[in-house]
Amino acid sequence: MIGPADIEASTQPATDAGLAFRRHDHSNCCGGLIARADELAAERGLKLTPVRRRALEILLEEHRALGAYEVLERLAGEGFGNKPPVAYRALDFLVENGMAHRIARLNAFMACMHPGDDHTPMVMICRACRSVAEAPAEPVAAAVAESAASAGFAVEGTVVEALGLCSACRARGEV
Amino acid sequence: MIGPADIEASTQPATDAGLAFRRHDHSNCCGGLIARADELAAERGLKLTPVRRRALEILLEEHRALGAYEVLERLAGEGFGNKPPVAYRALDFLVENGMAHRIARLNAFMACMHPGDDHTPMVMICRACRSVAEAPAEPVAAAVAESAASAGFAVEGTVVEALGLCSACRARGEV
DNA sequence: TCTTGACTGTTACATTATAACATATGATAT
DNA sequence: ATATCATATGTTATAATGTAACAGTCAAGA
Repeated sequence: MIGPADIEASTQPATDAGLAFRRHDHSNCCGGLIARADELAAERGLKLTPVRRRALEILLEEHRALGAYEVLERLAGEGFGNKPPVAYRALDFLVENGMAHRIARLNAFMACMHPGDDHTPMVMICRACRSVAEAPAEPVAAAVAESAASAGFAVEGTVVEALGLCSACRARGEV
Repeated sequence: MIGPADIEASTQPATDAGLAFRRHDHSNCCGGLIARADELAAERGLKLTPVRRRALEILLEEHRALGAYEVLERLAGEGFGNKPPVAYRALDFLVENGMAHRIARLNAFMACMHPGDDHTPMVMICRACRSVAEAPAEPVAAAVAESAASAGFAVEGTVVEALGLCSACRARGEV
């Protein structure tokens, strides 16, 4: 379900609008993912309340990793609370339920592009344009599990983040 | 060079002294790693100055992940500066030169147990005892590189952290 | 000797995160 | 209907983590 076009699209920063959304219909992708989140919530008996839903929409609209305080600022501007716990709680809910990811290296959050598929995410962080994209990580997760197993360690979750240059920045001649 | 004993040893929290160092001679392992750091510095023309050296010793003595402010507190207690940049600069130096690792998930630092071997580290973080251990990560790094390559992403560094239960805690019946 | 560059230290501040408690809301049992 | 309870939201206050910018120090080379 995750093809090269998805990856390409999500490696683009939202600010570079001309290029960023050339390869997908953004409002569709957002709507689809919100709909998917609703489904998941229904299936699992979770409450995708207004703040939580709006926080997810904000992440989807930006299509990049946002700090908790950036999300908070927008939520506050829309009539929700303007204190840190408001954002952190909504984001924690989304992360716990696989609708968003926390990028440890950036202390930031991004929407998950395929929620529900139980996946250990791997994210790629471009040092030039700061964009963040998910990549398939099943082989990575397997390798992590195997290495951990030989140390007797039981893996319950992983943080896998690659730092480097995205294809767009390389094409643009970044070094 | 990295055997099960190394991993076992480093999964033990330093506070649990009775068990923690049963399987290795701690002062030897520290001394050896400091000596190795000196070698590396000499080879590469780096300056392992007193603060830097002491910061590394502190990480080695504790044998666990320490926050920058914990390291700072000790440095300050020994006559070095007591302002955050003192610790951050020493730690950054150690990380940049492969003598220590930054644990993104914990915002903490630990000594590298095999500096000089050019490795992409993978660390295992026990949620029960909070101990942190390194594990061999070549297969993981390969999987990350491959996944990234198919998205056209050039990997320059990775963050690979497994969260779960260490062998000691499992043996102790933790759930 | 004198400059230069790297290192150390400081001030001051920015950013990220959480504990604890008050208020509101919705589901459930009576 | 309404009392109750769990969950969610909002606030105050503060903790924890991290950095920019500049001043002083010191050793190595011109």
